[in-house]
Amino acid sequence: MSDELDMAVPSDRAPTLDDVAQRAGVSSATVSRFLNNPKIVAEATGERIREAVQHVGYIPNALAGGLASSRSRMVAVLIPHLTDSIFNDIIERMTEDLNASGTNVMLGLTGTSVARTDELIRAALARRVDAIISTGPIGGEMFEVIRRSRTLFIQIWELPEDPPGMAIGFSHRDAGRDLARFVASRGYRRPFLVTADGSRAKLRRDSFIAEWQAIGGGEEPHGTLVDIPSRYGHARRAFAEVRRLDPMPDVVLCGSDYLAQGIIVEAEAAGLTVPGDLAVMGFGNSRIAGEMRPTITTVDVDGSRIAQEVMSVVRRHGAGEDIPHNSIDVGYRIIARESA
Amino acid sequence: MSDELDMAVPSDRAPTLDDVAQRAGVSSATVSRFLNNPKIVAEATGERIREAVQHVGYIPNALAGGLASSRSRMVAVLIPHLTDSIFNDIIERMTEDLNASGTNVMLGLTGTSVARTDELIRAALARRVDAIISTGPIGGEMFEVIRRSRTLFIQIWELPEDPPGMAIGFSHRDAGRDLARFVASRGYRRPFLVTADGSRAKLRRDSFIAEWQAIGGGEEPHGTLVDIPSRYGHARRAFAEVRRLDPMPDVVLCGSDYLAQGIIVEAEAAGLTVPGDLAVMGFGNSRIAGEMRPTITTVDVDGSRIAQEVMSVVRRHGAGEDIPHNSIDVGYRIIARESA
DNA sequence: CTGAAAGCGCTTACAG
DNA sequence: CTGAAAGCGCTTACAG
Repeated sequence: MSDELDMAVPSDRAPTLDDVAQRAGVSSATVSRFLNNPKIVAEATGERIREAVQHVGYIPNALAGGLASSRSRMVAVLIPHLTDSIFNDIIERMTEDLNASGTNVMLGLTGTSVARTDELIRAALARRVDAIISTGPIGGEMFEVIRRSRTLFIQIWELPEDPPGMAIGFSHRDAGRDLARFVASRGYRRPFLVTADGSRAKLRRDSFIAEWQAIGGGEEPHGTLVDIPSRYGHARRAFAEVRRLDPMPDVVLCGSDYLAQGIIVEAEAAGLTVPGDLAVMGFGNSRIAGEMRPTITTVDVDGSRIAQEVMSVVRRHGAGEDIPHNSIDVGYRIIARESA
Repeated sequence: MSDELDMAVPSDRAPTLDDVAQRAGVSSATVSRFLNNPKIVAEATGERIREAVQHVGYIPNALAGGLASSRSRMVAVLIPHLTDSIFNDIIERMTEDLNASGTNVMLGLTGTSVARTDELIRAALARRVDAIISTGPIGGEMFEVIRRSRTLFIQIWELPEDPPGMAIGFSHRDAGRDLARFVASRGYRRPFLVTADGSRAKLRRDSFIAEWQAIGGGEEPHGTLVDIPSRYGHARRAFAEVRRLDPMPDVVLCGSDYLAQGIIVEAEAAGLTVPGDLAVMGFGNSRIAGEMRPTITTVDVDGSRIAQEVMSVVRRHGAGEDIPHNSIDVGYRIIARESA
């Protein structure tokens, strides 16, 4: 008899819920219920199902499950790059959280291209993800697309004027302004800005310059633009520009701690001391900022707070709660360390 | 009339293929064909469909599509960590390639846990991914699970004895051996090994030690174990151990270039010169290895070759080709730079 | 080149 | 606590 049941599961196709049900002697509906919520099934029945799952080597088809339930248990995460990314800590935290609760992550690499970002958003929507977590600017026509899909859309790291969904981040305009004040208060007179390519970094730069001039910092600061991902290759070029200036800048403000690290290494290799001959500031308070020698003066953004708020919103949305389209300002603070 | 058609698309649910078909005046089968392969549909028909898609704001349901076609157009990528990962370049390359060909990436973070890896593999199989690209060891019972699923399974970065699928990597045993020979040939006598937690790194370490003793390098090398992700925090502790030894080691071999970078920064902060007072070697030839000051002597592994081979296998498998369960050895080579 | 229809493998009211 | 059945939104032989 048991042998006959075995024969009911041909080996040339993946076992289905029905195969499990047949072996367990219940309906596929009951198996489905047990798999999704064991408590609502009688204990003895559950035991038989468990055995059957094991026996036939059942692996649920999440495509079918998602289609039927219209919950994909998948969240899209869109970031520019993987290497030396200021977002790695946040993404890592969220991914682990998500995985722990049975949700998988679709990773999208946008670069700095709005077109690629839009394409990835469309791909995510096609997969009917439960949420999209995005770090970059999106095309104007996407606002309507996102809105109509009713998909939870969360922008992190910045606070756009009129976001199509949630935004969890901080004001880059304010950060640029405060950076200018900080630099001035430390007595530096000739700042040099190494700005990573990207709308936010440029926002900070412009705001820095405006404030610098407003508080009488003097002439317009020098600066340069570098691609992301950002490290030594760019740092070397940027440092060369710094050196070429006469008088040389006395402080370099970088778009990321990785860039700052690169500038420090370059400066020291050139025989300069940091911050004695040249001060350097980072951005983001990545793990390395506190561990480099010298430790890096930077702007701390509470990544774990962002990750936590994102997860909270995703969870509440998953529980059916209506998420208002508001913003959460997690702020930032300048951390003075050795490098500036 | 046209208004009547508009009414056929209620705004309280996402538009389906049928909505598009209705507006275009064709069957949903034709719309499906057009979307998946425009050439097989008459041009005029295609034009009408294009307009209809636009008009109703259609976004295909990839869950339904995947279920019907049993091709999810999704590939799972499993790595230990995101931060300072030796795999970032490879993953970034593959992700961009995949995205360009309409395939999305499911990202899984395994840490060094086999249990988490196995769980992520099951999740990937549940999503009926077209392939799983994995970087770590897997549980023994997974071999059968993977085999029975007939899913393309590709292990990268190493060459296991009896892989459950494809393997594209190199021999860590050989690398450890060659490292020992290299270090000896450079005249170093007191190596110190900073081994990242993980089976491969340990394989290299053991092989290094065996060879070191075989060629009469002398006593057993000192060493320490660090967690991944690996940088300054660990480097600091490791460097402290190095300093404490008397006589002090003359070369430190690190499990990654990031670790090597950390050791170099620590050593220089302590007033030592690299490689004069202490030589340092990395592993992996990450971008930073050639850009640090001093540049880092390391073991180059051709990541773009690995990415390329993976993509080739994935594509061929997607085209219906039968992939043999063999291995591709991409080799490695030691690159002598300034740090050792 | 196109349509009618079966089928992919689940979930979930509905009923008991 | 459990089952029968409809339905999720596509794809794809089959037929014309």
